[in-house]
Amino acid sequence: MPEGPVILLMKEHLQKFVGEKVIAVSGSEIEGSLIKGKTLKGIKLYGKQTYLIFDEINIRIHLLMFGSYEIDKQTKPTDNLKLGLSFKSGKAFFYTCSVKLLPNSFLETIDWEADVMSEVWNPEKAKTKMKKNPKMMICDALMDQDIFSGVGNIIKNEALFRTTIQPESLIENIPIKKLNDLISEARNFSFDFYKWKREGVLRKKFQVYEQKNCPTCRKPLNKKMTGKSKRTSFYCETDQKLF
DNA sequence: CAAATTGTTTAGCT
DNA sequence: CAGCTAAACAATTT
Repeated sequence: MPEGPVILLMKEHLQKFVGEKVIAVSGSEIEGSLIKGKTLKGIKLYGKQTYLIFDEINIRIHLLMFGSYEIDKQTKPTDNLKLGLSFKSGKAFFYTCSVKLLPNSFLETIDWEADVMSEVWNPEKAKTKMKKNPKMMICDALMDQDIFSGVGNIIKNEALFRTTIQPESLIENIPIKKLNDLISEARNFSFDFYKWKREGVLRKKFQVYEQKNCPTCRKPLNKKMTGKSKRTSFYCETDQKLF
């Protein structure tokens, strides 16, 4: 269940291990000897990616579509375990995910301002990137991890509904005010998602994603594969305008 | 229970 | 070679 907000929650769950030494490493994805005995210096996020920072190197984890994690207790099958880290105060388990060791110099190549949930998120930069792709559909722009890092299909659908924009609208046709609203809502909804996920009420809060009727006009919602990425969009023909 | 899915990379084509 | 698309991969839910 890994859009940006879930990754932020994961980071908080992992925070207690910062400052501790890795006692043991399991999983065959990385060379454990390079990590064993090293101290976890910090955790950085970039969209859906998590970087566990050590001296010189870091472990990048991406949960992809079906990945998950557990803290302290392993209840899931070891078959799916890609990485396990033991610390003094507990353990971290990562399942069905992408795991890669990278040099810390790699972190300097990341555009941190593209992360919608980051404190350095730069909405103006996102706008500039979108304007460079005037023929792009807005549904594809939202899913573009170089523009809206951390946004996934749920956030895409809900942010478009909140701003009453039809997913197949072309960037060049969307009024600038609408575009500004959308950029704001991509971040706002991400934080609502985060709060609701933590409270365990996320699914109840969806207005269009996996829903049958428009909350505004009560008419049936459209469900359609949209854009180049062909990801499912849920939207209301009446209340969302095609620009 | 078949089908769908909160995602990304890569092979292979034009 | 750039640009695009289809395929591959995965586990859980409906």
